[in-house]
Amino acid sequence: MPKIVDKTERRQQFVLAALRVFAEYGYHRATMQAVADAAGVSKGSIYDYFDSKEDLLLATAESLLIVLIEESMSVLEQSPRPLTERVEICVASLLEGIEQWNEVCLSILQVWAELGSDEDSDLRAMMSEHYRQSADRLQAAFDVAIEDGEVLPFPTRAAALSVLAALDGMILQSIIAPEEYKRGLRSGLFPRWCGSIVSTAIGGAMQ
Amino acid sequence: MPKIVDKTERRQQFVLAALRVFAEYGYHRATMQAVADAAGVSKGSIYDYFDSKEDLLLATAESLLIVLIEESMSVLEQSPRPLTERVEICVASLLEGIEQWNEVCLSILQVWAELGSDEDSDLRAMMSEHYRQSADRLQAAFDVAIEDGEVLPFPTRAAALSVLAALDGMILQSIIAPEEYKRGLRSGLFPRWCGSIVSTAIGGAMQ
Amino acid sequence: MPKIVDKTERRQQFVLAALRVFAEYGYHRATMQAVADAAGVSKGSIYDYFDSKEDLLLATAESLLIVLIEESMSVLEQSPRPLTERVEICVASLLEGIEQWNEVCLSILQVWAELGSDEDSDLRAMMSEHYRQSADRLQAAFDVAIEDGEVLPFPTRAAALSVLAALDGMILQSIIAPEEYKRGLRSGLFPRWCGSIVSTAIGGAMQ
Amino acid sequence: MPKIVDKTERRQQFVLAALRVFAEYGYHRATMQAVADAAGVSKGSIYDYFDSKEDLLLATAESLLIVLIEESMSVLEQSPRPLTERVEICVASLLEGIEQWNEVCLSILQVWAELGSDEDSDLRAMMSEHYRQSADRLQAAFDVAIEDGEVLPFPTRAAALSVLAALDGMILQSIIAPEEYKRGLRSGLFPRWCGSIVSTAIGGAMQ
DNA sequence: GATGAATGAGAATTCATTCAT
DNA sequence: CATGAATGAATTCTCATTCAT
Repeated sequence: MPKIVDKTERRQQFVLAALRVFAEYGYHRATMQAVADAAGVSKGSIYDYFDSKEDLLLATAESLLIVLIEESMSVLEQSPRPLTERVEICVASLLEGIEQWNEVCLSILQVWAELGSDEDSDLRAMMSEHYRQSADRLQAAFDVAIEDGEVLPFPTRAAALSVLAALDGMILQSIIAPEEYKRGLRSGLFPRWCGSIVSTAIGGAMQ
Repeated sequence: MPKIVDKTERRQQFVLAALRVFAEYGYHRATMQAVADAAGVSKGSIYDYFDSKEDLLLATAESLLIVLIEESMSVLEQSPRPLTERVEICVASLLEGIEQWNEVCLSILQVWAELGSDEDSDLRAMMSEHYRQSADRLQAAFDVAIEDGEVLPFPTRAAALSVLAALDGMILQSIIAPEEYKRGLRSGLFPRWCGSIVSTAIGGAMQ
Repeated sequence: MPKIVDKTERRQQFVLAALRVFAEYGYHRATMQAVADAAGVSKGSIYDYFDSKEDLLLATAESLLIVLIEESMSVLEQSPRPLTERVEICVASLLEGIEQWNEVCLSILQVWAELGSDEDSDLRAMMSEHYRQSADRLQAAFDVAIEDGEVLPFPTRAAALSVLAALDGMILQSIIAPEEYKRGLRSGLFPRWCGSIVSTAIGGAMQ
Repeated sequence: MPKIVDKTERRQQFVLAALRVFAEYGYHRATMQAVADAAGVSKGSIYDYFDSKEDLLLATAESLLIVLIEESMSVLEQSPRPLTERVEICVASLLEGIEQWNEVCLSILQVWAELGSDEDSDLRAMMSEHYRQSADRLQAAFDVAIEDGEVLPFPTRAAALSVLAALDGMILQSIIAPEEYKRGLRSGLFPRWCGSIVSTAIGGAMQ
């Protein structure tokens, strides 16, 4: 009997390798050989676990999102603080993630770029689903706070999407202008501003 | 007298073609042939005006930034309204630009993706310079308002970078989640929130 | 006592599987995996019984010829009818075989194609030997009839080879133009014509 | 302006090269590189004239059939001799073609092999059409002779298909058993036998 | 200046074969 | 004995770039 291999675990190994390689070279310049080298196996083996380079990107992208989003979102949902503070902490947590997972950010940019020129793909479907989920979770946190009477009503979806856009914008800035990004980071303004979305949105809703 | 062709004008033709093609297929999948077709000339001719595909991307990227940023920034600088309002108008102007120049947004994403995996290139230098300039102009508007006594002092660079990040985030959202983007857009929350950066930053600065 | 497996029998299982797979996909497009699947075993096991894919083809080819030729030839040799009639019956028997063993015909075509581009191989040796034997047996039937005074002398080798060619031609036609093949089949002309080789050959010999 | 190239002529050059290479190595073992080498150009150039390896095979196959069949058929149609003799001459002409165009025969076998495992392809459509045409022309020669009162009526389609099968069988024999083939050839029996299809078929029709 | 035929360096992918378990 | 994970050579096809006309 041959070596028993946990297919899922093995896939994860490749995803990790792909993450590094896609981050370093970009998706298109990255070769399957480079991924194989990074994973310490031969080219052919990748195809035992993924149908194609694109499939590998898909799997990688999914991992990426989880790494990057899960932590921040669970902070938002589980913290006992007031809403605004929780948003601030959530954002701060993502900023930490950016610091820590630079490769993930680089890779996620590659995935975004793929989405731009690909109308109907598994990749787009998956990314859309994740985007929707993130928006849902953020919105849910807002909705709950409203229901609990913690804050006045406001357009929660729009607020969620605004924050999401700003967060992705920070990921982007960390890549395309890392020096500026770090400068801005130190001021601590960004999380506070994200927290302020609540009062801004309420203010608008009351007019 | 030979046909006088304005080199610069001719380049612009190619840049326009490249813009469309890069937006449709993505930079890497776009072929020089496709760009030539879109420009209505032969492949070889492109090389009379650009050194390489990358050089074409560089030129395209530069055009992109100008189209997308110039309008909004000049609105910010030239409007006689109060600062917060001007920021709102500026942001609103960019959102209109996103609507109008979808191809530009798609192409700019391709440029961003290239930056991710390219440490030292002309592209990066150019993009950095433009990013810095945009931040400078935004910051200058803030600084002037402070100097004029219109608003209390606040960390203007950080504020500028926050808004810039949020703006790029919106460009991104318009591509990776266009449906959600449109939903959020209608609420009008986003420009207002961007305007609120001023008071948020001031609030933080006074503590 | 370990499980006793008849190596020969086991080989035959693989040959049967290979027959089906080669017929469906063609020799080159057929993968060892597909053969293994068809045989209900693992890829590796095939190599316990065959040295290589080519070796498997060799074994398959040999089986093929036996299936297809043996029946017809023994009809020719064992029937008590007059020579011409026996040839007709022999041919008719092969036509039935074609009907029945479509996969065999498809596979044999694959073997023929291999022979075309392979000067010195076991495959060619084996096929030559079988071709020679078939010609020998057909010729022997003719020679015996001449010796017995049943028919006048004629060039028996040439006659045998003509009939053999025509038979292979029918196998071919059944594959490359199955509709036409069936049309021609119904007329019953073909076996009769093959039978007529005897009188044609005698007629030529008497001039 | 670049070199003006006659696309059709250039294609023919590649077809000729492919013919040689397919004949020598077999379709599947032949590499595009080898074809390019044989044509004295680079790999990439082939793709300026053919979509794929399969497309090249298609073009090659079509050329093949024309070379091999056209001559024999026009002999059949244009000779002023009696029908049986004309059939004999036609067959003899093809046998000469086999001698002369050995590479064509080898390649045609490769095409036949492809047909075996490919239900619906351009290749099959093209081959079917050619097969039908050949049968039509042979049959037409028979029909005309009947109409002219030269011979009594007989099932002309079946006769045409029988002869066609036998001819292809000879092509096959020339490849898979070349020594035997040459032996049989010398006797001159084969063309005569093919000519005898007419009387055999008439004999059957009168019963 | 413009053209597009030709080039050839790659890259993704496949699959026969091996061999550790 | 059987298995199937791993290998890596081989192959098709692409496309940026060049250059003769």
